[in-house]
Amino acid sequence: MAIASPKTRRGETSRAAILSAALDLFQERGYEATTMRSIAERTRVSLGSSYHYFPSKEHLVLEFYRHTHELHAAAIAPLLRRDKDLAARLRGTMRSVVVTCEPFHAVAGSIFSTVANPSSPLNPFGAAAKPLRDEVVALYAEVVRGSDARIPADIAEMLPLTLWLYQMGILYFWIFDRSPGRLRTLEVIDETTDLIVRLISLANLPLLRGSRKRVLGLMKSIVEPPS
Amino acid sequence: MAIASPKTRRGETSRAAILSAALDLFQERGYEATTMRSIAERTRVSLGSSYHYFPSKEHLVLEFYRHTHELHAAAIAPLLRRDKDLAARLRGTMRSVVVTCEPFHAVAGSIFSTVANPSSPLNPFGAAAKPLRDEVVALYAEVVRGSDARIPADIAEMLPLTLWLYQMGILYFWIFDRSPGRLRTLEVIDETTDLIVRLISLANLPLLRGSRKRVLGLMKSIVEPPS
DNA sequence: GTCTATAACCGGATAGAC
DNA sequence: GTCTATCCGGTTATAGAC
Repeated sequence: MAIASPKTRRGETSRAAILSAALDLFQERGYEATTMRSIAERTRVSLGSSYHYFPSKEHLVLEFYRHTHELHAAAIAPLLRRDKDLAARLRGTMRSVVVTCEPFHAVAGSIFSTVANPSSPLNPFGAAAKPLRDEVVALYAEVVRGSDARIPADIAEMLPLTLWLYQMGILYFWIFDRSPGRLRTLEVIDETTDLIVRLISLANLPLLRGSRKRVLGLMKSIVEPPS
Repeated sequence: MAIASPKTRRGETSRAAILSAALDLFQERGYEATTMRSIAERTRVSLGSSYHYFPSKEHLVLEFYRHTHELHAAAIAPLLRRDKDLAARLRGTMRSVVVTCEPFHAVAGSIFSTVANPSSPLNPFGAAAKPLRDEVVALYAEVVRGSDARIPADIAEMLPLTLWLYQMGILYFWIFDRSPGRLRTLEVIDETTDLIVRLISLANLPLLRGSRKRVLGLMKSIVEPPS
């Protein structure tokens, strides 16, 4: 099920070569147009050998996903050190997501749908994706934690996971975005990050207390299944 | 691109037979396990003939979609005539969605992901799905319109589309739901429909006016692209 | 012009020898 | 760990039947 880790030096090399060829080809031709045969050919390895390292084409996508996550984390590190304003941190982080992913815009659609399949081992909500999911959620935890915003504990608890989900929503919007420079997505990001920060500050209103408790309770029950 | 409509009596019959076999097999074996060859075989038609009526396996899914929508619309008709309370109408409608779709729970996952692909002709946000999407949105417009709730015009305008989106969210949750009798989904429906109605009534608070205007403006700009 | 059928093609995946 | 040969299923080309 999981991706095999090579046991020998030679295996290490082959695995890296296959992965690198795959990432290149995904960008050059898109996901569907990249055949396992073409990946093997460029790596100068047989088709069967590719399957020794990656049990399916989908598993190459998971690595692809990790690749962009690492680019993203590196890109926003300076911002997270520098800026303490929550709205600015959130806006900068989200803008950086779409900038980082821009080279893969054409591929993103098919990858998204591949990954959306609940029976896919790569489904973001599933077990196989947990390590990476945890990393991304941790990144959003850092976005929140490093800010000077005073956030009620019950909200702070659910916020990172919520922002991870929000990021997926933005990415789905971005996939459809045909505007020049992906300007519409950037506008939506500016507007929604502002609204999120505003909503957090409003959540302390006495009139909203009840709904807030219910929303957070619901989220918690979803994240931690009673079973 | 679009599904060919048969020109002759005989074609009519073949098309209906293929569709019916496909719907049966999807339920019996799931989407992936149902091969185009098995559909053709059960219909006692050649593989090539199936492709005369349905340009791809995905196009059979669109019909599947329409089928469940019609079941759903019929199921909630009495409720919509009888009950005027918005929360009750919404709750009843959503509960009925998952009840109607229950026989297809096992298939739903792969269908969802097929359809989530932005480059799929069947993507719910795309052009090919527009007729069906409009029907579903109209159904939610009726849920709202037939209620005795007094809803500000700007909210009422965006509400049907929002509820359609909300329905998709609930269905995605339902796909993952392994609880007996799909009880957790029903709980989430009860809780969220209540919250939605509450949120609508809160939206008139002076303190929320600003955010409400911004949220609705954002939604509108997304639905009606400036291009 | 409308339907049906047969025979391929293509690409993801697997079996099993070395 | 690497290979070749093969399977399997969605899709297409194309020729004939009504």
